[in-house]
Amino acid sequence: MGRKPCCSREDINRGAWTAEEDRILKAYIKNHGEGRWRSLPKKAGLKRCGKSCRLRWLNYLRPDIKRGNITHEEEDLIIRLHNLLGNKWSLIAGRLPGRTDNEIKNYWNTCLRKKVQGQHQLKRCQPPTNETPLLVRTKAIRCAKLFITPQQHIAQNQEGNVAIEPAMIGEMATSKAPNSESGKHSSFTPEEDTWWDVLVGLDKGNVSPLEAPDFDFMRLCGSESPSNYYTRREDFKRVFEEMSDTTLPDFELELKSLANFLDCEEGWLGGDL
DNA sequence: AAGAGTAGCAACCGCATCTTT
DNA sequence: TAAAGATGCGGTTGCTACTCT
Repeated sequence: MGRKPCCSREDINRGAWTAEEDRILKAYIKNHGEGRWRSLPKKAGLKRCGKSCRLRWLNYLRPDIKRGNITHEEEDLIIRLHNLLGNKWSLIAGRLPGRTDNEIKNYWNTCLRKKVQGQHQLKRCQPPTNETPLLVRTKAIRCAKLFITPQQHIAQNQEGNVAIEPAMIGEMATSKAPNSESGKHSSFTPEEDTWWDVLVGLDKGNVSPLEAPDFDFMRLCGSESPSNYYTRREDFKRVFEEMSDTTLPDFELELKSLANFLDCEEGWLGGDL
């Protein structure tokens, strides 16, 4: 549905922000918090549109913005995450604390794209045959955990059922719109399985949460159906249960885990970037 | 010294999605 | 349930500083 652009007024400032405008915006947000961007400029006394204020805050004024050059480790991670996620700058930025999606997008467009161009595309291939199912699943768990922030982690209710948000496993849940009766796939068939159905099943508590991380791994491998990888669930459950005994690792550690994980997977998840 | 070309980055814009009424 | 409003995202633009000739 269409709507008028929010910045159509003639009497608003455009272009670079002045130090005074920054000061006013920072002071207002400090007192009133983020949000309500559309009404913020008027209340704060700024001749800017709400979108401009939001962008300025998120990309520049936020106190947790990390200044300085992108480190080699960050660059490496950006490349790998971009290979996994594509131009999902906000998702990539979410894995780089203190960095904004705009900054990463700019960095990619100016520096990294050329670097990566001409090199091999991400290979979507099967795990090597010398991998035991147990090892494959252990890696899958590590990978899936990375995409589940501590805040999003599985929350169990009193009955032991699991509430799971689609965002918990990246964006894979949105790869297919919900168009089926929820929870009908407590067992999977190659013809019927979809990521959405699987997640709906999880949401309804019809599928064990222990299975969830496996699905992200399967997505990364380009699998059309979870069933193809779903033959050794007992092994997988056991490994996941063991790992679940420990608390979620530090966020930075998770990032390094992904990097190490992908480093180990030369030729599998597209290690030759 | 000056003009052209280029790189880097902040900011804008349009659209999609989510939320509210 | 539909419409309107609010927010978020990704592509693009345009300004500035720097380098080259």
